[in-house]
Amino acid sequence: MAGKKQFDMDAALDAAMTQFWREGYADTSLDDLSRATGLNRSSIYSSLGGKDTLFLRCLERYAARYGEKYDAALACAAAEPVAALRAFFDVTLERIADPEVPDGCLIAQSAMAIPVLSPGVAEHTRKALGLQRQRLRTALKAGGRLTDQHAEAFAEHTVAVNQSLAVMSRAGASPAQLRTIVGVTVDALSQALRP
Amino acid sequence: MAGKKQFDMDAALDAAMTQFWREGYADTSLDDLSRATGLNRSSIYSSLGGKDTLFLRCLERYAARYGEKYDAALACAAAEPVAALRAFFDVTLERIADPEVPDGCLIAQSAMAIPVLSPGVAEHTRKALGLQRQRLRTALKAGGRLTDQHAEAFAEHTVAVNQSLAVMSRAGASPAQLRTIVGVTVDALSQALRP
DNA sequence: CACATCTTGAACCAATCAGTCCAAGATAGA
DNA sequence: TCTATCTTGGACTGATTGGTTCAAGATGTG
Repeated sequence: MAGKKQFDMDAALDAAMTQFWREGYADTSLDDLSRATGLNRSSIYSSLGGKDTLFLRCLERYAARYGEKYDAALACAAAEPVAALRAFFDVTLERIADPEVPDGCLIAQSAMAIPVLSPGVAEHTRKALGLQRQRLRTALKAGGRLTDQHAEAFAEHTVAVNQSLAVMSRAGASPAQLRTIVGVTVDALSQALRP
Repeated sequence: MAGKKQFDMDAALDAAMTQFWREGYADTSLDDLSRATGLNRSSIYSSLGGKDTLFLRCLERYAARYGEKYDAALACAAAEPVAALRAFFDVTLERIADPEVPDGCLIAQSAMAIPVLSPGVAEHTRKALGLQRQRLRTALKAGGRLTDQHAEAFAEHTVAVNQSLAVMSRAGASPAQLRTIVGVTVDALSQALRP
């Protein structure tokens, strides 16, 4: 089984990403990755890089895939800020509800592990959260119906609440409980937009 | 150096708790614990139990220590619900600001690791979050100024936001940013209490 | 058919993991 | 002072960690 590319790189990266996502960096061994991707240890090393490099790639993959969805959800923010915020949270809630994919969140998992992660991975994690904040900031300012200060505050708060869903889902919170959590934030924005 | 108790058990437990808190279960080795507590491996095993048992003890210690503070903060909830909620968050914010102690939160760290934790530890983590929820639920219902439904929702939301502070502090959020996050929640409660 | 190219599985490495054991030595009571 | 008791530190185990190397073999091209 050789001569040319033997495996589906995308599928392998997805499998590795899912493994890291479910068990975190520290609890994922090269054997786990080998089992998950179906690739040999040496194949992982030669075509995906070491554990650290592979993790970084998975982080990028994760941020790109869901970042796109978050952007799409916020597209209508200028016209319908409350609906946009709801859609934003729905991206996360649907991901958590998806049985094909672990609950929690790869970014949140990485953030919690920052003190023991390599500087490069730590920096990348911080940057991903910063991007999320920026996304929300520009979206909430777009309509011009919130003061800059309010928009900033809601952006900061929303990033945090979004991360909290990862923690709570890991602890077994039901979809209804998660919806309650974001509901308070959505209602608060709704209130803030009243004349 | 033997014959009777040779070391300060409380100090050792504190040191172990701090180590788990900073680096998590997976990234903490017995050598780390030995170094942190100043105790030998065999002493840890014989007087603190194995790694799993010790972690459980640290979890209980953590929950007890800060649970007390959360209770105290919520004591005035019936009379001053908004002040109580602010005080509740202040417990967490002060803990994070305390340089003597790691940022993040041992419960949040454990929750994120639930899929790879022993069933006993996982259950204990879930129970700790449930207790926190119960604390907030009864406190918010105490004044009778919120509907039961509102109180439940705010309790759920507050537990989550409180956990989010652990994630965000790990990612390098400033005290000001953390205060912004909880500010939105406090304001929302304030709004909900208006006639 | 034959060659060059690439992947693969397995073996190997030093380091580290959690856990166990025991002789050495310090203490307390007699 | 003598002895029973208990803690201690170090040595040790077998398993696993991330990382590396390499011969065997499958493939596409000539």
